[in-house]
Amino acid sequence: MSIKGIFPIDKWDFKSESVLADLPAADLELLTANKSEQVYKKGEIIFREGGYPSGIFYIKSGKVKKYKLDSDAKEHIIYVANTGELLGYHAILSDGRYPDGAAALEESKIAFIPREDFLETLNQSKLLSAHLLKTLSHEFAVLANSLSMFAQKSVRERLALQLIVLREKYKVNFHAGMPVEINMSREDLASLVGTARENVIRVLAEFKMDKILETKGRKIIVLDVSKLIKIADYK
Amino acid sequence: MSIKGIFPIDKWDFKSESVLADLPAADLELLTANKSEQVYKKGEIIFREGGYPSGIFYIKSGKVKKYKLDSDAKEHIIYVANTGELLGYHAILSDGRYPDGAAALEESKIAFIPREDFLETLNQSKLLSAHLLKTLSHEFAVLANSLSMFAQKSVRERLALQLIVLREKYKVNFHAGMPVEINMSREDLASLVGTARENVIRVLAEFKMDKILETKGRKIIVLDVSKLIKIADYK
DNA sequence: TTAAAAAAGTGATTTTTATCAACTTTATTA
DNA sequence: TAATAAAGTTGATAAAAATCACTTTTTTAA
Repeated sequence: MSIKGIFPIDKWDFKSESVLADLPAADLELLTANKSEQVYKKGEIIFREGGYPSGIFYIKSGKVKKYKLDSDAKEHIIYVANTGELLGYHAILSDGRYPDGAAALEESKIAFIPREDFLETLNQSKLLSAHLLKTLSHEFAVLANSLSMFAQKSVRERLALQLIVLREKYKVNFHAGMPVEINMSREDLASLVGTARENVIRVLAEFKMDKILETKGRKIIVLDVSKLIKIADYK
Repeated sequence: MSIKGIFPIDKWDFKSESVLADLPAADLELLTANKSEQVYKKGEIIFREGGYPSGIFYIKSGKVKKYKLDSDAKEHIIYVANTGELLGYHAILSDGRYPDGAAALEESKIAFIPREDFLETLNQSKLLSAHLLKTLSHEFAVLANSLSMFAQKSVRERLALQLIVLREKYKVNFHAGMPVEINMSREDLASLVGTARENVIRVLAEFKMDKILETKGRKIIVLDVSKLIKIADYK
């Protein structure tokens, strides 16, 4: 049984992959005419919050964290983008600066598409425009969910929820019953959950006691998603 | 001096007014061909989270809270929409259900535009589509800011911030130095700040002591925005 | 391979926030 | 306008989360 039957994963995932999916060949050619490709090492910054956007990015492989820094330079991760997702289009569409920064969570291959090509294709292609409207509206729903989660759920519940979502993102060649290894530092996990590193570690220890997961070095192996779903949904 | 010089109010405001602004007369006619108008009393529900959207709404006058309910039916207000703003387009654009509910915060006159007219106009008008893309991207930035605020700021800081934002929304015939009356129940304020009613009341009492504001019954009169800005921005 | 550095983990303590149980003031309406 | 209801307020207490100081383990790279 897929997780979709027991957990609304769509509510927590941007689905920006669908922006370029089934775009006509002509549109795709126009869009990618001047694309370039680059490999970002773990931790490398792709763009910074507040910077002026020179184009959009497509994750060919790897994972990227989107984050904001507070006045003390403390990081808050607002989203983990996976292979196939698009980055950096908000700033161009709103004609402003990047609302958040992006950095590679692991070695990632990322294509860059210049601003002009993106805007030109958008101008030509009704479908691209429609896809973006759909994706952006869905993103609204995801962020609204995240917002309520922060306003109303405890650290324990938020961690459980993020582990469910991360487990989906860290699946590779998955088939039912297979364990999934989440490879993320406690620091990053804390900044995704919105708490201190120590609290994440303590709740993870609880989850270990309850046989919900185990750890191998930094890696977190989720053994029982259904328990996480119970914790995330109910008090 | 306007608040814009000392506080980035744009970061906290959706600006959906601009969606219909400077739309050609022809587009506007097509859009509003079958519009209807209704007055909602204070507290009346305009649409419910999870419902299927039958159209979009335009606030001709009044204020509307957009909110989500948790599993205990506790409300979390994610945004306060003001006169001139548009409601309910996310659900139609994403081809899904309403991601949040909407209810009148005060008596409000609201126009309804059927789904088909909205989609038809969107299909005809590149400008409408561009405006929506711009507004939705900006909304992303606003929600990302709200998210970080919840993740990183204390109740005191969050309340200060919301009071600054609400003060802008409750301005009527404003000119410099004039006091602004925020007319919102402590319950709603608490659900906007993401805390318990009692905590809001206690922090408001502190702010009163510091001559930052005064209260007249339920009304909150902000006397010193600059102090609120200091509290919201710094630790 | 092994130091050094970085990250993970633990325990004690403080601070913040939530909850509970009153009581008071303000608004509503019979 | 009086009574009733609803909303606001206060204080005490409990619970959750943050912070600090430190040890242990893991990772990195010389």
